[in-house]
Amino acid sequence: MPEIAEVETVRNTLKKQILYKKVKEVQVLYPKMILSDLEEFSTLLKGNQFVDIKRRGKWLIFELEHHFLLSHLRMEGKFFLKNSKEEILKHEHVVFSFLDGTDLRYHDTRKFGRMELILKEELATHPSILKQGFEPGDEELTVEYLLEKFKNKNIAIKTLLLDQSIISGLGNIYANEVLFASKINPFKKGKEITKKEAEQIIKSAARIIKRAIELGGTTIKSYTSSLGVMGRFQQELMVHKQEGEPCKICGSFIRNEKINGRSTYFCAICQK
DNA sequence: AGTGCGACCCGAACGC
DNA sequence: TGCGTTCGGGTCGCAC
Repeated sequence: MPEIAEVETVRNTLKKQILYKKVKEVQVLYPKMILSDLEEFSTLLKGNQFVDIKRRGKWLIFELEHHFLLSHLRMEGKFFLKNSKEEILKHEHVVFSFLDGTDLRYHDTRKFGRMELILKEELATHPSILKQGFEPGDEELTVEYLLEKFKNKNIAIKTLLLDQSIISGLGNIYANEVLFASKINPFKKGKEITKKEAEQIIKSAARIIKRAIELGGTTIKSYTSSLGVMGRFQQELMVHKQEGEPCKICGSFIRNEKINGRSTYFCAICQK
């Protein structure tokens, strides 16, 4: 599942691969993936070029001359650079062919990812972009901000960490890791989170995301960066997918319980 | 307003 | 060459 660190890795990789290449042709093999008008999508991209790639939370923002192409990878979306001659695979749903004989191909086994082409001035008011909260490492992500967001919340802190309008970019992997590092029980309600705990969340999230980006993200079954390189943060996971393994701090078994339908990995001893 | 949950997808894992 | 069922997971939209 690409989260902020994985999306950042994809962004960095693609920036080295596709900037300033002229788009010759666009093929959309699964139309539902494109939220914009399909005809317009292809027409506007043809002859255009990507001049930069930005990111907001888990959203990739490809910059064109007068437009932005928004792309959300959801769970299994990946971009690959290939030779145009290679046969198009079953799960390659959008193909951008460049004049130089290469393709940027969007691959998504579960077809959950979405793309949308918007005018540059529409970015600031785009609902999905607009709702994003501050990111781990942002100066504005303060204790006061978090406590205000957690105030009166009767839902589990784990669920709140997945809320993109509070902290932008965390998914299941890093939400689990941040709570372990912060020694907070994932079932604890938002309104019960103390100042000290909010401080821990801020520090842990910044440190973990920074480290994960350095290591190229985490590779969980479905995810490889566009180069196909394995994210090495996998080796530093403390609780995520570690069910039944001994806690690296206290040795008791890591548990997996559902919170709001999502697998939640934690150490019941370390996370009181 | 806050909260919960089904839908969207389909390969993998599971049950028999 | 086993086959049918369940599961998972980010986000949205809807129900309450």
